[in-house]
Amino acid sequence: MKIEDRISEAVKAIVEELYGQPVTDKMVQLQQTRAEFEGQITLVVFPFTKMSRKAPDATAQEIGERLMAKLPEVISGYNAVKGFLNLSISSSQWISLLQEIQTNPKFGFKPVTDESPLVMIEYSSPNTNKPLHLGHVRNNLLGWALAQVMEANGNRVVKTNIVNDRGIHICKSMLAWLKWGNGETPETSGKKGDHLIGDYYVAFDKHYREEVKQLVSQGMDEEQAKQEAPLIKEAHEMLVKWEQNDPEVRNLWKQMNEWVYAGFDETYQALGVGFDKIYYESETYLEGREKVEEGLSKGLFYRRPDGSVWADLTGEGLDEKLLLRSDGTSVYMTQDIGTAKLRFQDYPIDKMIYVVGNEQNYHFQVLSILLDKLGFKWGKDLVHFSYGMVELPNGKMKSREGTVVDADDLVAAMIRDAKELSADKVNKLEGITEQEAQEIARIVGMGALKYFILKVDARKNMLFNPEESIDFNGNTGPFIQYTYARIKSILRKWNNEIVLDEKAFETELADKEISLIQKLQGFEAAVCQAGQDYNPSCIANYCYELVKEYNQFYHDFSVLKEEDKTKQQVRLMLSAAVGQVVKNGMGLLGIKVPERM
RNA sequence: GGUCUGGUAGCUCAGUCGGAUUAGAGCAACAGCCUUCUAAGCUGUGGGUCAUGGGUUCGAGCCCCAUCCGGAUCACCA
Repeated sequence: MKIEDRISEAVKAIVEELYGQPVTDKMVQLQQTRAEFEGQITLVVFPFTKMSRKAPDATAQEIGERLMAKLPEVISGYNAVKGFLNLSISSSQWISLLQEIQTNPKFGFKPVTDESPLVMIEYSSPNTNKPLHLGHVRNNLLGWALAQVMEANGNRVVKTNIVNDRGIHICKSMLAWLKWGNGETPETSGKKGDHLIGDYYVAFDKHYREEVKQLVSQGMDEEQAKQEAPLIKEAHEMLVKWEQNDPEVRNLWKQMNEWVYAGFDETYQALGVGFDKIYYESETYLEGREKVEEGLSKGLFYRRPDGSVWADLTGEGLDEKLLLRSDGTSVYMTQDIGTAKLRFQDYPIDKMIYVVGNEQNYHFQVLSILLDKLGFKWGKDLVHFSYGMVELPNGKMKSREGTVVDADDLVAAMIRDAKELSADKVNKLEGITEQEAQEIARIVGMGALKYFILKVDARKNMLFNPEESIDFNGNTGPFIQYTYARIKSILRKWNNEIVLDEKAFETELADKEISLIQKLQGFEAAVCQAGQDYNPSCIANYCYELVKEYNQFYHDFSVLKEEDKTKQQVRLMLSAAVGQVVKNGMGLLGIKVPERM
């Protein structure tokens, strides 16, 4: 049982006994004691002063006295300052805690069993007409990290992806490829499949705008020109053919999508993310239509004279929402309903989490209500993990203005920078093969990118400066990785000399060491909070704080001398424990830690 | 305009359930520290009206109300 839990329990009993009033968990507030006071754990007694009808100081004294009598093996002393009761904890308690952290490789994680709640997490959700960009990178990293965090909190997790593989945007790429492609393939062009298709999407847009411009110069209204341009008409015709299962169009569509998927897979692999189940919109969009018709027959929705189907959400304080167009085709919302139906058939989902940008907050508010109305038990409390936009120094990313940061380019640049940086420190990497050096550069470069994105609160918009933002110094992934590599280096040298001598330990445990042990213990709380708030960033910040604190007395380490043996033992054990926790924490973020760098 | 969301150092960001005379990191600037298990590190200096004004209480960056400023959204687009 944890030290804090034992104290908390004892405090409850004591206060109830002293003042004869019930005490809730919330009233027992324990925190780490400030450095300037004696003790390690502090009880805030203000919540009890009302029932004690005494001054905060006196109340604290009273509780401290009883607490010490009740838990003599845990508490070795106490002092009261104003409304704060500072408790000194016996060294033996800290030592057993340290041992537990060090020997338990799953420290901080809750076990997952067959009875654990089933959580499905949807993330990534790319369109198949262009390669992934920085915004997708944030989505993918958050989605993956969130999946790890949920699992660490004792949930069964299914990671899923809904691929938007149909629609007018795909037809645009297909058409452009037919017109100007000359049969180009990823093999003949040497381009990644997703980039190849993306280039044709851009080509379409370019020609299309020229056409519109020409029509406008001939005196046509711009809105009309956008609809009348021959290219867009042709693309629409293609979409109709696709829906009619025209074999030629379908074959081309399949071929191009395969190229794109191969490209995506490369990017996903580089980012270190993956999925347990992938859904394709081409397979789900018809399901949604059925579900809407079903809702219509139950009177949940209504049909307008023009044939379109709507949901009236004015009762929920929202607007009316279109579900089927007047021509009977699906909209975005319909497809999400269809996907939900298939997912529910495939898995007994207890909780559904959608990792989607905050621009779609309204969409998910509506989706939640609709799914609930349609009888999905997890619909009402589905979670929209809503993350902020990534902004660039000169504004937002706009594909038309060419201010998009491409995911593959970014990854390559990060790895290259890491490689260059480590080349400057070539003396450290003696005896390392070129292959190993490349692997380290990959781990460090990706660590920098991942940490930079994940340390920011997911809900907030964040600024990304490609030239300056990603640093390898300061509060960064590489800083944490570097500390881990150093710990490993120490352990490689001294590991076989770790022995346990509890008596000797007690004499060497100073406030600094105890503070670090408490910090280590805080990992459990950080994991728990990350799961509750759906917020991986608190784990990143926890790792940084831990490493920062560790580094401060890493520098006191000196070569092992005979008379310092005990001191070294304590520090070796601390180092091992810090390394273990850092590895676990970074693992939750999808960041690898290198044995050396 | 309605709804949602954010505003903390020059810049990028932390800040746990509301807790302790002094609100923290990093970057940028300046001054130190490598004969030693990794200096991608450590130490120090300067830098703040926590957007503004009220309120709640033993106590507010955090909770409530109002105002100002930014962002998102309110499509027979996805």
